[in-house]
Amino acid sequence: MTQVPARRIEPTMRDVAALAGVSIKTVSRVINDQGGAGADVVERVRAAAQSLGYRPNLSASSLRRSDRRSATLGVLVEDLSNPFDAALLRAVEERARRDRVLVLASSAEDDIDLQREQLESLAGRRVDGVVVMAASGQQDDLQHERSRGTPMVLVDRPPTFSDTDSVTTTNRESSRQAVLQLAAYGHRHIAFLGGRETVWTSQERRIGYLEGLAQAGLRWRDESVCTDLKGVDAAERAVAGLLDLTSAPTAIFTAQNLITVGAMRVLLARGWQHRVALIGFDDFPLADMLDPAITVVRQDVPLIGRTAADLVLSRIEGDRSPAVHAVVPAELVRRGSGELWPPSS
Amino acid sequence: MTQVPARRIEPTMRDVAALAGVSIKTVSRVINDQGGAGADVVERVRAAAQSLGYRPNLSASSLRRSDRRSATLGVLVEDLSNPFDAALLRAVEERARRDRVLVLASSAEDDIDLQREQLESLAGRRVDGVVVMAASGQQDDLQHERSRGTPMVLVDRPPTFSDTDSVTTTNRESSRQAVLQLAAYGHRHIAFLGGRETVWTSQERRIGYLEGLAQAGLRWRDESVCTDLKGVDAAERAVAGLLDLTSAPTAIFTAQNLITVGAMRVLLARGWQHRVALIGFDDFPLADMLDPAITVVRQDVPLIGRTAADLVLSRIEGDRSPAVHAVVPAELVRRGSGELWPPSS
DNA sequence: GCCACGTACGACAACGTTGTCGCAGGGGCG
DNA sequence: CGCCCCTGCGACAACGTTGTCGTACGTGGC
Repeated sequence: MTQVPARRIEPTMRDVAALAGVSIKTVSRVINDQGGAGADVVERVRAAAQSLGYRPNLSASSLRRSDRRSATLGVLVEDLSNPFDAALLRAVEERARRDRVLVLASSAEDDIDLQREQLESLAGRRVDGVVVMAASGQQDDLQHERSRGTPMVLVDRPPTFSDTDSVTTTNRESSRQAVLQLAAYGHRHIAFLGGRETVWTSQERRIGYLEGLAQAGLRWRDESVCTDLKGVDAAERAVAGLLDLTSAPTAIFTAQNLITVGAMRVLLARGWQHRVALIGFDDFPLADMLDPAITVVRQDVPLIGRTAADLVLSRIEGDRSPAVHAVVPAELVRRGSGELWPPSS
Repeated sequence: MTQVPARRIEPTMRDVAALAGVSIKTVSRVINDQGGAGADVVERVRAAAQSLGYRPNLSASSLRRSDRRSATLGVLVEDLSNPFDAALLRAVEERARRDRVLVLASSAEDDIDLQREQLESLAGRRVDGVVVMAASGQQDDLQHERSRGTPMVLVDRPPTFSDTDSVTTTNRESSRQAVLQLAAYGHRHIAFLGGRETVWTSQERRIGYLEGLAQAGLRWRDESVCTDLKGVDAAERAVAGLLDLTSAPTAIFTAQNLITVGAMRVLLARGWQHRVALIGFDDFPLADMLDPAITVVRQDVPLIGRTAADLVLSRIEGDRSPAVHAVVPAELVRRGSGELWPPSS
């Protein structure tokens, strides 16, 4: 039977000091390994702390300390249950742990009001810095927080204001590369399906697509570019519409993983999965187990997270060098669906 | 150009008080909406706080406050990038937000030493409570923390000590149900593939499998029960071994999603995916897009998370009623792979 | 006109910790 | 033997906030 006390009572330095027969300050010195205490005293204090189960109160410590560190980082993403966001959080956490820093995680659901609220919450807890996946729309709140001196790194989407670090991936270049590969396989009619246009990455990937078309000398067809798709359903409808065209595309580039899934679903339903080539931006679990396995542009999420954490932690350490805009290369993972030739006509 | 100050300087109540020409205590009253301040004074203080960009310091507040709340919850899972863990975190966060509570997230990697360390870190920040997915092995550290009065809820795996809430799913019952369904489809040789036996859920699901066999009047075959599989590779080898048996099983029950994936991979490689029935425990993304779509036992992760958060938050509010062991029902999602008949012999 | 009472505020201490300073004692050096 | 410095420790204040209590003042009843 676990004996659970009615109220949680944490021993303080005062208690440890009393038991060890020394002053509070001496306890502080021992706990923080500051030296200036005799070996016997250190021993006594350690024993007293141990026997009382003393644990330093980090809130009080950070309040009094001159550097004001809370050893806590805020991570503000769109949706913690999204695999990308989760992997990012994990990578930040792992890097932060090295510095004994913990992570306050929250979802802003791509809503700037909620984002502001969460940002306030984090600031109220005096986090040492924040890693933010900016919600689409005005970044005034982020800029405001930043202008107060809060170390901040934007991930996935860059800041629209200056003096702030960011970590993004090669959205445009990799999209172009995907399109060029489709063109190299002989496709002359390549469709584009993109997500919400308010999101920076959607725009970048669309531009990359257009650049790829241009570079391959292919003409741009209005009816083959579907933007601002929200959710799997919209993607499915769009793909169905494309395939029903009298001159249907022979290849599809999807700019987001949910859209890729929607496209694949429609192709499977029609039995055209080996007839229409498909490359998607962003990897997803089991993409390699479908038939055909899906060729994707894969972001290096762990590296993105680690880089972001590195940046914010070094800013916290006082690094005042100019803002860094790190770009982590994405990789084209060829699995089959992007290596289909167009039907011989 | 964003003007970023060299050092972060947050205004305090003292500053607000000076600007508004009132005492610090009055500022405190206004900020906390405690009343006892004249309308004009409230107005002046609000204006002063606004113009200075004042934000209350929650650390200082929680230090001084009588209830000692930090409005922060710890969530300690195995791996934040695992979809199950991420969904759980998300659900807890969403529920916590209602109470203006933030979530400190950390991964213990199923390592009790790391778990202890993270638990210490959380305790040092004086979180109001913790939601823990217990690492396998001795739960001494958890029990110790619990015995100090920290509100705690275990998720996914129950406590081995008393007086502590938990939220789990119907591991045994749902496993049995899966096996019974396979039997109902005429399968008389059903194999089992399970994960690490140190993990409670693995054991429960194995027991459920055995119960199902017994209930269906099927005999247990030693060579068809593979336990303690670590990772996808091990699962693949085990499945390959099973299928090579002279009397190979006609149906497989996999007790964990990675194992399900491994099994499916082998079946696909051999082209037997329509010949051997498969039911997996735990849903995974795209399970419905494979051919055949995978029948799974799906846990209601959001509900598990919400329930856990509800419990820990009510304990924090002072609920001292006996420990609750909530069991959230899992659901058999029939998609095809579990509804295959054995080859007519 | 007196007292009782309620309201609006401020002074002060305290939460648990750390930075500053000061003091006692010992040892080295001239 | 006197001086200084170094080491080991403690007293005290302060971080930003809130709980307690006191005080001034206005209001109402007799």
